[in-house]
Amino acid sequence: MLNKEIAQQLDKIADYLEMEEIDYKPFAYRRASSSISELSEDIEEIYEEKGREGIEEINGVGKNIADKIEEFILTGEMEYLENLKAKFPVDLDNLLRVEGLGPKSIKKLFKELNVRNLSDLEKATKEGEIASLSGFGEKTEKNIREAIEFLKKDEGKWLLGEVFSDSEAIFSRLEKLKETEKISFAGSLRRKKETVGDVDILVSAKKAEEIIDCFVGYEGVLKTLSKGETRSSIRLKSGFNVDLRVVGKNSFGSALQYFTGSKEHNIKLRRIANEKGMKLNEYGLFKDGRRVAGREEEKIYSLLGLSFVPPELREDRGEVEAYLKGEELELVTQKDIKGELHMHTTWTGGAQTVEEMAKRGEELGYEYIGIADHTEFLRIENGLNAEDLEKQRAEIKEVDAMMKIKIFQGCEANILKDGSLDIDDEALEKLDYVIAGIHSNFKMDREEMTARVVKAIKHPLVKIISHPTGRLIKRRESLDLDMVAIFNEAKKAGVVLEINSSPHRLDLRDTDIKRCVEMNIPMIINSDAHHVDQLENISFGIGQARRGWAEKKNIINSKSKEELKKFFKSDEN
DNA sequence: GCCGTTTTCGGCCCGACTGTTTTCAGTCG
Repeated sequence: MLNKEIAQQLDKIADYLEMEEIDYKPFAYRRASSSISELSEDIEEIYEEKGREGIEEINGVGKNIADKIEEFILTGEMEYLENLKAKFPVDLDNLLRVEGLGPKSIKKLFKELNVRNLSDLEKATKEGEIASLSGFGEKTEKNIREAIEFLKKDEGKWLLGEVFSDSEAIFSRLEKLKETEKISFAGSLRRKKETVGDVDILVSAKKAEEIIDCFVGYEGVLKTLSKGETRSSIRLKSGFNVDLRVVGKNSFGSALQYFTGSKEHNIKLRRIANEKGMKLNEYGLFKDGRRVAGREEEKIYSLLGLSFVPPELREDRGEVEAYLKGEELELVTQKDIKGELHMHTTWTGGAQTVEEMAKRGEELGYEYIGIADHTEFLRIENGLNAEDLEKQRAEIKEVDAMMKIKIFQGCEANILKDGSLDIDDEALEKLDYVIAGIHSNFKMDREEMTARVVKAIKHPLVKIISHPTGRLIKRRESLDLDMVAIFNEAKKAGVVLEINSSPHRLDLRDTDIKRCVEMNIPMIINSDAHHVDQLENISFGIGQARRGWAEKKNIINSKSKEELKKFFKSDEN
């Protein structure tokens, strides 16, 4: 499957062309890139079956881009891109990750100061060279310095969404082998942490050899870092590492417990084992030198006096103490989710129609979905005004009548700088519900920013606040908000806070969710899908909710559509 | 570079914001 790689290459071409200050071509390359990454078919198969014609049928791909795609399929390279790279030998990928830096600035920094990569850039900020460039100044230099610091903090960490597809592919390859008895993810991926350093997979088998051969033979491998008798590490073309460990079935449970972590959680467990005169390690739980548990994780926990602690809780945030007391949380699961209320369609930034989203919703077994497209302020996303919403309502009504699934109409209104919404109440009153979220002016001081969100919470028509902290993992810090004040106001107003499932957002954060659970503030898990496939991102949000100790009762989209309608009509706020 | 009931050339989603300027370029979504 070369779709992803080809899309990346085309995106890179667009980046370089933007540096060249060429108009419109970058747009064409990006459009082609995006329709290729949204293709469900394998582009190589299209090429094999239909040849060049098949490639040119792809939306946004004409003769020239088709040439480059064909070249890439045949040779693994695009000469055009290689030439562009040679002309501007800069680490564009990483430099573009610096918030506030775009292609034009990068070009200027390269030409004037010979900045080629992040460390050059950092040096230039420290020596004050940037402030003296025309068009740049003190503040820009300071912003760049801070943006680099921010990037560095998360170095080497990967988003769940970034590691997902390769990890699943490797997992299912290994799972199919006849030698594989049991298999599981371990480490931070199993704990559903928002970013992971690498991916850990654990297999139980009598013989490890075939399993390890299969592992290092995965098509996405860039380099085999190590390959031994019971373990192996690989680096993937996508950039992250995967570790595999193979153990006997008598140690599978203890190895899984050990390799799942977290370190802090495990230290506490081992301490408890010691207190009980036992010893816990990756090979088992031992008493008087005899293995008393190891095959099943559950048995280890139960012999230590705890009920089974779900992996998402294992962060030493009080779970050991709670489970020692016999507490057993019924964390929210996929099955509990009856629908969701934040998705976009072709009306604004989405890739699919109302009907297509509804169909996928049905396939996912949902009772209902809610369409929440952007409103007026977001011009780039073609934000809807009152009249557009009327037209959309007619379409939703029509599709709703056709289908089993219930389709609600909401919107995602923008919270403007002063805390007001970007669309009149009159238009909002006609909707089933209103989501409000921040999409602009991310830099305000804490007092102002908090007042801004609080004002939106108090708006009588607002039911849900989307992605409340506004952060983009690894890219943008959270808004400077007094979260306690937000929680208090949300509770008072009966406003629901969103757990946004986009792997880039995962917002609320796990610690915020835990706080909401403690304060009994209702939350909703939404995908914020802009494409039918992204509806399945909800699993990331569920993982996040579980990390925050959320149970079914804390999550409003575990409610039936009737209960939800009541909630829409309630005027607590 | 792509596209097409304004169709084979001329238009391409565009307004707000920031930091730099003194009227605007670059970035963001």
